[in-house]
Amino acid sequence: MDQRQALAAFGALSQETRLHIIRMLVVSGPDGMAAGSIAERAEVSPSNVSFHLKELERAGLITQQRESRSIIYTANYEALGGLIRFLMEDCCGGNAEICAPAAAVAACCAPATKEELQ
Amino acid sequence: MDQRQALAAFGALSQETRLHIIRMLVVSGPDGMAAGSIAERAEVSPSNVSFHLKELERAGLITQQRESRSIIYTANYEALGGLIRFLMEDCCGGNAEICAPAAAVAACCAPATKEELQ
DNA sequence: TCAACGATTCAAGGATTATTGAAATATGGA
DNA sequence: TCCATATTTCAATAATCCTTGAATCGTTGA
Repeated sequence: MDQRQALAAFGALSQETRLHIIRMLVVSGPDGMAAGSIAERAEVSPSNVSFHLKELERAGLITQQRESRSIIYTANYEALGGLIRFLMEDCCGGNAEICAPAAAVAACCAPATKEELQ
Repeated sequence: MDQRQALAAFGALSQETRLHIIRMLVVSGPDGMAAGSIAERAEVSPSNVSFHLKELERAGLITQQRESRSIIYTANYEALGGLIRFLMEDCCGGNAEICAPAAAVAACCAPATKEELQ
């Protein structure tokens, strides 16, 4: 994730509807969600959700794939992880004071990485 | 850090000049930098830097404090850490797949938090 | 008090982004 | 083929954001 991508990602996440969409897609995992379901649960019009989905895709945070009549959108976990990493490393310079709370979260949710601490 | 603050912070970081300013302020630490120095190093006009500094302050990412004729801006480490935490917890749901790369960074830059893993 | 310095505020403009509803596209089934 | 479904695209409008330069404000030292 370079600065260009990070700027786009921050812009994409700075809008309420889009942040809501990302959260839903993260929760729904690899199965993703159809555009219509997203629109329904986010309570926005089809054309409006399409606009925001395009924006999220342009930022690399989600991907799409047609499944019969529906278009399924899926969160790009790699990009989201990359953004967190960008924020910690490139933006905050790996500063311990800033990263500490993140490390605490990481300890809780990603036990697999404990090995990397040896 | 609640969603309202996170949205503002994402918006603040989605602009090249502002991202540049944050990086400089993180590096300069508690000493911070005067508005004039920031403008000079970011190569933008005084009024323009003032506009962006106000935006960053509104988002809670920096604080200001007058020092004689200068106004010194300082990065708010707590807010930056809070944003990373928001991204990991609230937005990404603590999903291990997403948080893994962050945990790897945390392992390198914040050894003090190792204790929290016991 | 006055001039100079460091910075902000303001108004105007240009540029980008968001919302809306109508029209167009693609797919699947009768 | 024709219709219904799922979604996108388009054009128009509204809203927000960025940039610029001139004017203003607060501080310091002569």
